[in-house]
Amino acid sequence: MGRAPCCDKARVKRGPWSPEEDEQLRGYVRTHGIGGNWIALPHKAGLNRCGKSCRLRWLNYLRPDIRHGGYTEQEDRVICSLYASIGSRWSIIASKLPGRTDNDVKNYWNTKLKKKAMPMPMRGPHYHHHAGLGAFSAPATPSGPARSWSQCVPSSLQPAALSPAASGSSSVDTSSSGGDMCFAAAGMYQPPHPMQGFVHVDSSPQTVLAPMPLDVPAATGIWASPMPAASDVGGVALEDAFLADLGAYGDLLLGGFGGQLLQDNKATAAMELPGACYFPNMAEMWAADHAHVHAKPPQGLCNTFT
DNA sequence: AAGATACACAACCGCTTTGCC
DNA sequence: CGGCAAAGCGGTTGTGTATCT
Repeated sequence: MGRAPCCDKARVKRGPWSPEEDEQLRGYVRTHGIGGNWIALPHKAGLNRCGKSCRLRWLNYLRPDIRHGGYTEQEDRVICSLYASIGSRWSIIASKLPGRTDNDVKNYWNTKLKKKAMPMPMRGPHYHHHAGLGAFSAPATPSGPARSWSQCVPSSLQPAALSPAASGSSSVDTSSSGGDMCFAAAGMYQPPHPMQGFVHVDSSPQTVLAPMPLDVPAATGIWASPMPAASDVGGVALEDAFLADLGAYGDLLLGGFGGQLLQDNKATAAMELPGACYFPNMAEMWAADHAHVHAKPPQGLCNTFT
């Protein structure tokens, strides 16, 4: 069983990159470009490395526009807010932070921000219905003292997003060791599909799903909106409308967290009803859930993210 | 001063998605 | 339309460094 390796591990060098290798890769990409084939690149560049390794090294470290460290408060908020709304979709989160890579953001979250976010108190009326970051809870790793959703949060607050598919082999399994989190609310949960807009009203097997009274799905506008011109805020170019949307949604989720963003950015934007969805194949996911839940999907669902 | 422990980050692994034939 | 290869992605591990005892 198992997947064939992408390269001959016995022949290619592994481990940390030397400055010489970095320069070799950088030089090759500078003169020839990536060429659309990472597998062939190391051979062409004279590198004794796996193509995958070259790609990762370039994307996460050697690219000229990469920034390392020095995260601003605003970037922290963006990460926290997005993590709260979409979970560990690091590539998406990183795409909202110019110069940051998914790996970098992920590491930053796991090593610093997560701890920083944990003690955040719950505040604001929204938390009664949609707890935010303050609802971070103890690790729920399979190896550790596992804490289920129901252990972390009253059943009345548990989102229905944990569909059979999502709670099974899906990568959005909140009990994964990497997640290390107990998402104690709909907004905190990594939503695999638009069902995040619903909350359990009962934990019985015949669970009834009640639409959230607030326009939580409006957060989809964050992603659905065309990318506006970037503004430079605190040295970090972030899109005005994006921040506005994030601010509005972040406020909902984080009890004012996003509001600070708004203050920072002085940007305003009306919350939009979802004209599209965040995630790929959401229509299918919705359809899958629709079999279990007798509720109509939001209008305008698409099945692509961008 | 030395060993143990914690932390940060680079890199790897393997699954999923995408594009091409 | 199915199969395959490559790219993308998120979780996990490995390693170097800092701090503590």
